[in-house]
Amino acid sequence: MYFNIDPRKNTPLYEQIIHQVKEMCAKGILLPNEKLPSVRELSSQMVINPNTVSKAYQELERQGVIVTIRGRGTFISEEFHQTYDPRLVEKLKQSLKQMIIDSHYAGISKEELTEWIEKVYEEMGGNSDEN
Amino acid sequence: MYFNIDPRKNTPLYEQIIHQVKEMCAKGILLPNEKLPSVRELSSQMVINPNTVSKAYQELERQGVIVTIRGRGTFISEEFHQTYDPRLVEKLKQSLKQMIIDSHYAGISKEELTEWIEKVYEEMGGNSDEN
DNA sequence: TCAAGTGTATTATTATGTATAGTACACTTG
DNA sequence: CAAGTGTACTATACATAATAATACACTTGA
Repeated sequence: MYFNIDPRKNTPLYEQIIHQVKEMCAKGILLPNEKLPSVRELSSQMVINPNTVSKAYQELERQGVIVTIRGRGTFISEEFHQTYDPRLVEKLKQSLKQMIIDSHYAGISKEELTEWIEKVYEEMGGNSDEN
Repeated sequence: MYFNIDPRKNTPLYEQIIHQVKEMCAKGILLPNEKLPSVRELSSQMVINPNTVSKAYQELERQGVIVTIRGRGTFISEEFHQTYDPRLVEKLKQSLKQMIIDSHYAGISKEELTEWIEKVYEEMGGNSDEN
């Protein structure tokens, strides 16, 4: 279980945890029903506050990525859980648009961007419904 | 000059202004040497603090998108200004990866995502160096 | 010349989100 | 029953965002 968080980044620690868990699930590094480190264990590993880890886990459970069982621990959900939220979709569209524009200003061509996307999907493999 | 900002969004107001200006430039809605609303004018239009607009303009100038002239006003830069910053590129890659994963969890297929991207580039037209 | 309109700088204040600290509770396992 | 789970709660510290109120330097045009 290799988490890599950076307090210097502008993105909050709890969001970094959320992102990494979802990424590892999407890539098949974390498998369904697999146990995650406990709140206290992960917090001491990362040298951050347990409350921060707890906040991340609670949001991950809200999104259906993980399942927590009192007294036992937290586990990756048995099945991949998609959420069709129109507002979320709209947010994603906006983020994508902004990212393309920023890339444009950074001198990144459409072709380069497309390559990046291909690589990400390759890393995710065919894991469309295996977690 | 139609700006559309939303105080309820989690993204800061000054960032929303930055995004919109860059988007309008990329789409050719704002043209080189075109004058932007003054700090006081835009702030009263948006019913926000002049300092917030000023902050956005200063960042836009730092990025080379606009040029400000004391006593005259702020204008869109004469030439399109790309900045090759390796750190920025890395940030964009990370953002893209995260956005793809979030899209995956939102039930958006690779094909849909590709369509979105195509649309954004269509809206930007062939404006690779016309601002 | 001078009033009005530019961007800019400064200081203070408020609100919000993030993270930490410490404690306590309910539950499960061995 | 002890140890390990997640959870809840209050308090505190800190950084950022936004506002408020002034003041300054500059340009333009009447």
